[in-house]
Amino acid sequence: MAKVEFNIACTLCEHLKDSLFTGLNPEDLSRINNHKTCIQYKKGQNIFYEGTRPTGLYCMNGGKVKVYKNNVQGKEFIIYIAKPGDFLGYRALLSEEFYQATATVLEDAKICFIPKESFFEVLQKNPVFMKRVVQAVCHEMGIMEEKLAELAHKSVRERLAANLLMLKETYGMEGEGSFLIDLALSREDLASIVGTATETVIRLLSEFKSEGLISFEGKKIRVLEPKKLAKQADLIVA
Amino acid sequence: MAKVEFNIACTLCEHLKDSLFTGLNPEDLSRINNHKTCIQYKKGQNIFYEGTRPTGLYCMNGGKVKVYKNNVQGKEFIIYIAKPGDFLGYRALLSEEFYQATATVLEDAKICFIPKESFFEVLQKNPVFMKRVVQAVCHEMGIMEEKLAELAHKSVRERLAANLLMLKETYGMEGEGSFLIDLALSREDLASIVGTATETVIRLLSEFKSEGLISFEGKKIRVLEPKKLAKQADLIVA
DNA sequence: ATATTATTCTGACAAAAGTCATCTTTTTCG
DNA sequence: CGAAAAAGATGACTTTTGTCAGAATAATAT
Repeated sequence: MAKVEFNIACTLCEHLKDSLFTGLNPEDLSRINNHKTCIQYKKGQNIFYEGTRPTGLYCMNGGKVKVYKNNVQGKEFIIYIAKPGDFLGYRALLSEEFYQATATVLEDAKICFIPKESFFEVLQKNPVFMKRVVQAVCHEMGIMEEKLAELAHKSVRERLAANLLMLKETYGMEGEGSFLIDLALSREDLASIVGTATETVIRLLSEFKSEGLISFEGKKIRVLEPKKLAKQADLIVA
Repeated sequence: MAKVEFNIACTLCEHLKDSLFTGLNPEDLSRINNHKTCIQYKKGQNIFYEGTRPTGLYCMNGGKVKVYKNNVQGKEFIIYIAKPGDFLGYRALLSEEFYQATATVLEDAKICFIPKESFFEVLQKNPVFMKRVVQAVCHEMGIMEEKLAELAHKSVRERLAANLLMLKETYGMEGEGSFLIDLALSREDLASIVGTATETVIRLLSEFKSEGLISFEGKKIRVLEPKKLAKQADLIVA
């Protein structure tokens, strides 16, 4: 598959305000802008692979990407779903290690690649930016700690409910008092987010549906009762 | 319980070489040193609590501390066990959030407290130090990602084996071709590390013991067959 | 449009792990 | 030291969840 390039100035990027580059001074932003390469990816294409060495940073301009690990039995665990404005692959870049995860396009994406050197240059010249990056990384880490504890002690039902609510927070589009999760996720992907088997997700989703908590809209899920779903996520109904 | 202070110059700290402060220039190190407060804690005492605001950084000079989250049902999940040389509570400090976990002393500890201001001053003045901190945080994050995937798809038996090996790497003392895990962990704590019930840990440990993989030495565990344990953990044996 | 493939769904069953109860052994502390 | 509390151990039982097999539906490609 040939790589399709596109170009958009960072200053004109509609997702600049959502990204860590926001507030960067014009000089630094133009340094990033002048060295970046922007590529359009189709669903199913890979951005980077576990075990390879990062050579730069990816910045999402459009689409959705899943970042996941594969275990020995080939089972996927999705660590993160990136949306426009998000950085991709910064963890391994900053720790100077190999990628520990693979990134694959879920919905056709536009992604800009910023070479390591340019990114590090701005990072080192600009303490305010550096601080913002550190803050973001540490925030992410807090989310991971939360997920760890959740995975350790919550049932699959609770985790599914919690994850649907998280997806609603990030990808939810409000309408008629409910929220459509604007993400074309397969049941398999959802299982890889929750950390369970596909069949279990299917069964629980239809339970939630028959309980009136969610509904299906094509491949997407609509959250009808966030509060009731939250109750499912927090409590063990004994 | 009265707080017992102690004092030791950072330059003379035997764990300096293991800590992120290693290689710091004398000026910066003395800034840290001049503002720190060092306290001795007894087993069971708390260093900080989930939900409170960090006011500085803790640097371990002796002992062992568990960092954990409590869930709704009161079940603990241990995120990290800190040893001399480790920083404690830097995540929340750097992300400027509340603590998301509680820190409790496992083995009598000596811990130095560095006020937020002093730490941030050195961090901002010293880009090399900043880079080292970022690198460490991102490395930690990689470990968490690993743990997440493990928790999601491995059995309790595999996770227990993997965690025993990890503890062996960090706290193992070699002798007679085997490794004593130098950590007085209760079965309950071990269960909180693995993310399972205490009874399950007890049963699996005695299985491992009868299979000749480990032995008990007082409250401590000796790893007799790391390679066989690695096979149990479904890890690639190097 | 139709064949092919992938995804979703359902049922039956087995295995893993949690819970509860009880007992024994250690540890702690007055 | 000895009583009380905590930790460790074991058995019986239940619940949850994973696995396998097969059918129905949807998506994709030729």
